[in-house]
Amino acid sequence: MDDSNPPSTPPAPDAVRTLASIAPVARQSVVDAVSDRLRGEVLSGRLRPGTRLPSERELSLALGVNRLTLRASLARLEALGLVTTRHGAGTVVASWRERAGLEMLGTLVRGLKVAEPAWHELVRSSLEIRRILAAEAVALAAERHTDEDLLAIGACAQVLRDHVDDPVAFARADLAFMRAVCKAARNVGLELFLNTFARWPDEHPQLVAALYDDCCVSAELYPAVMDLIKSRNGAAARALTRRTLEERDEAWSRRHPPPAPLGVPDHPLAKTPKSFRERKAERRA
Amino acid sequence: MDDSNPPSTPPAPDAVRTLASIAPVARQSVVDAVSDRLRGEVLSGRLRPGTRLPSERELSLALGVNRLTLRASLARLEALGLVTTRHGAGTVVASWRERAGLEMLGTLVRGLKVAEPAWHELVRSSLEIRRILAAEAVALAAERHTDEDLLAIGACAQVLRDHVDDPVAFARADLAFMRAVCKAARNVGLELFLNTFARWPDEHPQLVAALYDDCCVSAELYPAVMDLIKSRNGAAARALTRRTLEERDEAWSRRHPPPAPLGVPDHPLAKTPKSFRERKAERRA
DNA sequence: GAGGTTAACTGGTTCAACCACTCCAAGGGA
DNA sequence: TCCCTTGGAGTGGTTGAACCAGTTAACCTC
Repeated sequence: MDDSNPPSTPPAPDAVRTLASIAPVARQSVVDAVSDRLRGEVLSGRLRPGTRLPSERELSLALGVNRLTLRASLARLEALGLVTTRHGAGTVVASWRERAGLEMLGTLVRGLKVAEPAWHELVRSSLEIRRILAAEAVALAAERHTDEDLLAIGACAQVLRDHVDDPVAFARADLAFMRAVCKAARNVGLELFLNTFARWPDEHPQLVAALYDDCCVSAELYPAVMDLIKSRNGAAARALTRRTLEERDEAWSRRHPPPAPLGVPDHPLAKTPKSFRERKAERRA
Repeated sequence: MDDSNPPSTPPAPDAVRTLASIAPVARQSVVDAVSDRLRGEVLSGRLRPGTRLPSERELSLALGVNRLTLRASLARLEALGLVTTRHGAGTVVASWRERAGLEMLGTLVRGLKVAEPAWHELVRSSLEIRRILAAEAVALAAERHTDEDLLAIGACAQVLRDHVDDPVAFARADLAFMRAVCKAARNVGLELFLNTFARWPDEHPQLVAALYDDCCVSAELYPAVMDLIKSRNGAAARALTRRTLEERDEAWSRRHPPPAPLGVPDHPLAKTPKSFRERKAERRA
């Protein structure tokens, strides 16, 4: 997994505004490094579900970090549903397909190389999920929105036009638009559902840039969506939104054609970043 | 928030199978206790978004735990999207509506009292989300399933008939059925989506018992769902599944009528039918 | 062999100390 | 006066060692 980690740090201070697109250097805490490493081992399949990890004392020694630091990493992995820990018994690798949440989808995509077959498979899944969320949110919003909701949605649509040149910025605006729609849908679950994607521009900018590469075209869809909401016809809004987005996603697939279909036995997630503190670990040994 | 925490410990050893529904006593680690406490403060609104928490040193002193223990709790809350921490700057309460994931839905429901207006609101959201997931999974499964998928789905449907007397056990079987459908749908995102609900029987048994109180009736729906999948007509499967589940959920709402809408603070004759396993739930508490 | 005991694991918690980062106000320069 | 540098105080991050608590399995007794 190539972890060219996104900043996730606060925006740059205003002093350096002169240089247009300067980004803060990616810093990674020890806990981040260890949990990224272990996460990669699990998601790549090198650590199979059911495998018992070495004891915390052993593993921390092998990784060259303090046991408490390792514990923090393992706690993070457990929160993601990648391992399960039992007092006195040990830590075992869980089956992420059966335990992890939707937020793992972005992480999975990032772990793959662009244009690999598995990458297309996962991106297709992501597009389908996004489509489902959008269609349902628009349908429920059509049935339940108030005039205030329409104003909020309209304001978000206005912002969208200012970002047709930058896919990541457009993605943020699109997500803000969707948030307004979800609020109009009067369903907390939909908002929480959306939150999973709302983190993507920060955490997976490359993926978002690929997904929103047609922003100048799809920007024209939003007025139509607003009309659907105004119509107060939930079923029609659902059907039309679905069909429109299906067309958009098919166009995306045509722009990003999958590589040679089969033959290559190759399996996902080739490489680990590895070697953060390995020198330190070796020094001890 | 009343945290009558579910066990979440491994299933009871087979030695005690004689006593039918014995459950392991609920044990809670210090980290669990602290994070549950803080989570309640955030979700209840007593700690508002933007509020800066006291420093770790102060807070750990106030709570009577070690700073490292508190740190583990805060890390858990950060993974849930309830707080954000910045090195050197402090920890502030985040807006869970804009940060938390779908897994927070169950926690939110559990934090409310049954039959409260807000409780009905959240359960309605949960039912809608479940409906969306089911309709899409069935539709995609209809388009993409193989013969092996049908066998697996049929096996799960068989198991469902054995649990029409216990809502929680029925819920587990229903989720296993849905997992088989999601696998047939060839969409990893749907599986991850489902995982959010798959944890509910363990983490929120009371909520699950309420949602699946009609299991003996809805058990009859599964053969129809299988026929829809076999039809290989995705659009029709989606529409029919949606309509069927809408009817089921409306029946649920009739069985669990919301309390007096407004004006009347509370009046005695409201009374909900309910009370299946409440004795069991009370015994645990 | 069945049952209970014990010892060697495992993870959970605490302590004290130090490192790294952020913030802001006091100070010095223009 | 204004700007900017520069501390220092306070924040979270990491470490080491020690001990508590739960699990497991080998072992011993009967």
